[in-house]
Amino acid sequence: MLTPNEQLKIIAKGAETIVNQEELLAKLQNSEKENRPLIIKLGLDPSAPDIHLGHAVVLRKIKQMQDLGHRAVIVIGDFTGKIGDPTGKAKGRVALSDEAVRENAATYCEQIFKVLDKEKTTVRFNSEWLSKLNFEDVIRLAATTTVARMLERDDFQNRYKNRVPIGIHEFFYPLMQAYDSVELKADIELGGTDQTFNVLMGRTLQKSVGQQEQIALFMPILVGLDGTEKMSKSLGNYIGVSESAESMYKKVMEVPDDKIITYFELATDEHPDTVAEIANELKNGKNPRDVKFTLAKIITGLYHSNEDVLKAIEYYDAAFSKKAIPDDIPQITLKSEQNSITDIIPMLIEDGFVPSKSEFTRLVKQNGVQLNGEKIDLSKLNDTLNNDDVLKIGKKKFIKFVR
RNA sequence: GGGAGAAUUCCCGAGCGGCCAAAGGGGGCAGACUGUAAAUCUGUUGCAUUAGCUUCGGUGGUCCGAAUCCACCUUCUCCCA
Repeated sequence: MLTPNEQLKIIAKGAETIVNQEELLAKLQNSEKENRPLIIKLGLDPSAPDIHLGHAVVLRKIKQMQDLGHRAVIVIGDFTGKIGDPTGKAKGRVALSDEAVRENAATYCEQIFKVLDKEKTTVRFNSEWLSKLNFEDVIRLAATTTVARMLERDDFQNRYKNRVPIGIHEFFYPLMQAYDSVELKADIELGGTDQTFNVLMGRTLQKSVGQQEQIALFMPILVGLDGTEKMSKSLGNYIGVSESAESMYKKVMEVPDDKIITYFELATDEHPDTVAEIANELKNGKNPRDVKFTLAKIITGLYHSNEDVLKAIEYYDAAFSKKAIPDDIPQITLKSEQNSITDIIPMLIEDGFVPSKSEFTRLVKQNGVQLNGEKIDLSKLNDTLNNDDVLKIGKKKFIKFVR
């Protein structure tokens, strides 16, 4: 087992903030002395069913700590989720039934354990204890803080200033999350920087009931493939942990050059010293593309077998580096009355290759459609299609025709 | 409880009753370029493309004609108590 100082180094890798380092070191020393693993808490909202590398940042960090011998407790926020957060666009979110929550949680866990060590993880639902509180308990809970303190939170402050409504119940979110920490006697709570307020509230509450305060460990928000916005499903700039090796590898290659090291820090388990070395090589003029090849291989390897990674690399080389036509493209069997491209347009629309006929025409006009590697114009649309003809629509869509 | 305002195409956001399928920006898509990208430049971005057709919260109405005017409804927001 590593010394507390060595552990600290690994835990601190990529972390945005730790509140605070000395306390953490003390906890690690205690843990070693008493031979007692630390309890690492992570709260998850059951409404986001698809886990991507952005979510995985905290999960990876927990995994790293599990490898150091500590224990993770995942809190599924079923109670919190049932109330429904009015922020954002999803208005009037339907309260999930108990069954739906369990179901979601199951698929959730499946994905979580692509990263975490199952043996060293406990999954809990916070309704277990939150649903038992009565109104008096709730008032007491509320009495531990003030409106002014609530409004310190950036999110609330901005909304208040901009006159965006804040529901009273939203004030309870941090409190409920804090209560989870008390219930679990958490030693460390992980979270993205957006969780700063909530996690710190856990410290406050633990202190007020005489518990040792948890360490707050904040991981930066992983920037998405566009290099500016945070990784999120709705922005489409994400890499899902359940994606195929091919897709994952390709997407990692789309990471902007100046975010390569960030990804090494947040999306891999590489040792801090290794990352520093790579950063140094980049600085000394190593081709970022080659570094990214390494990155893509490592990240893909975290979620897929060696064999699949090798296949993905081959696929990538063929399809993108050499711009060849990939060999596993969808095939469409032509019916006898379908002779030309014009004839199959309705089918292309139906199968989602192109949203409308207008769009298709537009693409042709813009030289975005190729038949067997040659650009076609509107006059070619009525030419006869042959067996094995390959149509390329836009950059990414290929279709092979079979008679 | 009382009063005021808002709702526009994927998003934000313009829009004297005719010249509005609707400015501008963002995003998307395509082309050029490239080290995969990014950045940049160009084009494009309701459907059909000859006319034409369906859009501007909903339902009715005024008018030769409505995103633009009127009525009611729905939803959202703000202010006062």
